[in-house]
Amino acid sequence: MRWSQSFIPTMKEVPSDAEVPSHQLMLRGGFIRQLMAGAYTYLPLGVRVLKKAEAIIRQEMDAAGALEIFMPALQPIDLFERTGRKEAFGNVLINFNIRRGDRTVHLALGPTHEEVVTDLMSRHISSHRQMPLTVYQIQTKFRNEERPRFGILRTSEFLMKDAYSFHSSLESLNDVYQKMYRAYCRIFSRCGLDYLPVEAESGPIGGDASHEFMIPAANGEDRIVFCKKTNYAANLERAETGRKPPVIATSADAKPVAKLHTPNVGSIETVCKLLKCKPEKMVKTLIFLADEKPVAVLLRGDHEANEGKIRRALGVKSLEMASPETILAVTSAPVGFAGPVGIKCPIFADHDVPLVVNAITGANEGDYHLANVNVGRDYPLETTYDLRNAAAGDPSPRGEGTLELVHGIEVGHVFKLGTKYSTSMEALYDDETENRQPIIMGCYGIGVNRILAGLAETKHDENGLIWPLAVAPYEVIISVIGANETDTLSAAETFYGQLQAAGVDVLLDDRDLRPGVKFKDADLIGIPLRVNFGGKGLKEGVVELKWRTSAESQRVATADAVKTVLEQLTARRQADAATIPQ
RNA sequence: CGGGAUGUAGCUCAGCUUGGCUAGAGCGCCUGGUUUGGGACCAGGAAGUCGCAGGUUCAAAUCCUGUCAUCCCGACCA
Repeated sequence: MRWSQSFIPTMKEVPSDAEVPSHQLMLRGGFIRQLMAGAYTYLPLGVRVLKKAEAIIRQEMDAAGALEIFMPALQPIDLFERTGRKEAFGNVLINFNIRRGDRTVHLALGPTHEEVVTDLMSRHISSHRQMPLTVYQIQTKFRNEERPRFGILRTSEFLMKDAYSFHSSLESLNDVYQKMYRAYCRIFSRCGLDYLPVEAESGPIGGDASHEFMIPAANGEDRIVFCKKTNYAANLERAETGRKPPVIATSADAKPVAKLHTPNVGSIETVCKLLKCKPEKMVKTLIFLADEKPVAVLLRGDHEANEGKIRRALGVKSLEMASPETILAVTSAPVGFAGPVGIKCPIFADHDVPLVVNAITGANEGDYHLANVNVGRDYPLETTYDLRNAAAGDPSPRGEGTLELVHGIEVGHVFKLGTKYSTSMEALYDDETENRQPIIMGCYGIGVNRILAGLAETKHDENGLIWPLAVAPYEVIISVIGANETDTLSAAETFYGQLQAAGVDVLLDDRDLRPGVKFKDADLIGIPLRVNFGGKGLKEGVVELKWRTSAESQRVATADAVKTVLEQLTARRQADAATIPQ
């Protein structure tokens, strides 16, 4: 492609609406343009990267035995009513009525395709002999995001590769799950992403039934913990800690309890400000309704409650924050002044709570807090639990090492669904004993746009984007210096034609601009290998090769240029391939 | 949905507090010339219903009310 014939609108200045690097650089490099909040047009460069990522996904999915299909984005609403997900999705599900003759048809735009694919397979599969079967598609999904964010990262309309597998046994599901997991590792690795598979909330099946593939990035929306030493990695909701219940005893340093007047000061933050203390000196008391009964959950002031852990620790089905009325009944105080001392409900404390000596807590009385509260003396406690989100510095659950906390971009998710959809949609098969059984399912998603966002977010420098060779919009850019000289330009065109003939994705910057502008643009759009063609080099019979990732350029005799470029591209591809897991 | 910010030329922004000539600058764009190895220079030019609607006023980009849009923080996110 010749730059002069293409549509690559680069920008020198940073658009004011873009905050995060990936958004700024993709805008500045002419990869995307915004239509409205959460909807972007992909310009030629953006489309090329998307297509390359898609091609990698297709290759790996095909190799893993999945079959490509293509399902409608338009779906009848009753499918979602049957699985209860119309309710579950709520406002996120884009749905509307249309007129068809004298009828009204209620449609949804697919936020995902479990219902459609289960419906499809329920009609097709009748015997265990027809399984396992895995299908996938790459298709646009629609979700009415309450808050689209960070450019391309969180949009209302996005490209997703979604795969679904169908099984007559858990062993078969586990087998395909492993194949998909491996395919995902290969896909993200081939795309040049530094990814981290993390344990995620596993839903109905439990165990290791769900993994998310995360790109550690400062602007990621998810939080993940990992341990370098033991390779433990999990998302924050799921992450265990290696903490143990401490010895519960009143400290020898316990001071007498003091009652402090804290008018209208009910949050940890404001109490700390008023009393000039740190949140870790406080114990916060959260009142929940666990299976309809009020309980108090104690956490150190700077920690975050984890409702999943609390639910499991208490062995209850439902858990919700208590209403102000319940809090008043249990604590005799309005919201913000709850404490363990004298509270009228069972207490469950996190492991770190008994370790806070002379803690500050609510006084169970409006506008008052207590100082120097100590376990044993002031409130009873038999044991402690892991009730909070993991934090940086916690011990790894695998016995050694400590956890680190980083932000991440979720680019993929593999999930053992079980029979959730097959049961509600009556997708049944006959097993070996002629009994009807619900089909066991797995689902596996990849956010294709997020591969671009993740790369742009993590692979750039002050000059612009740095695409890995495998997904770069073009592998090579020829920056013609002195493109207004006919001889130079025609020599460059010959070189360009030779690279094209050799199967290289090459962009010819034939614009009649000053060299500086062209170099800046080439760096901005992040083409891996640049060839400076013309100028002083050409007079001496050489061209310059410069990799985007290296500071120096190499001078190569013009006659050897094609051969050298091909050799270096091959070498780079091989080096990249060496890092891909089997 | 709660909190905060912004809307003036394709892009970045000034002007608004204290209303008053024909609404400005830089970049980009067009014409001509000089330049040509990391976002050149000179001269000339085109380009804006000041987000939209209503109000106050002799007079509104500027003040008031409403509304829409975008961004950020939070809540939400199979």
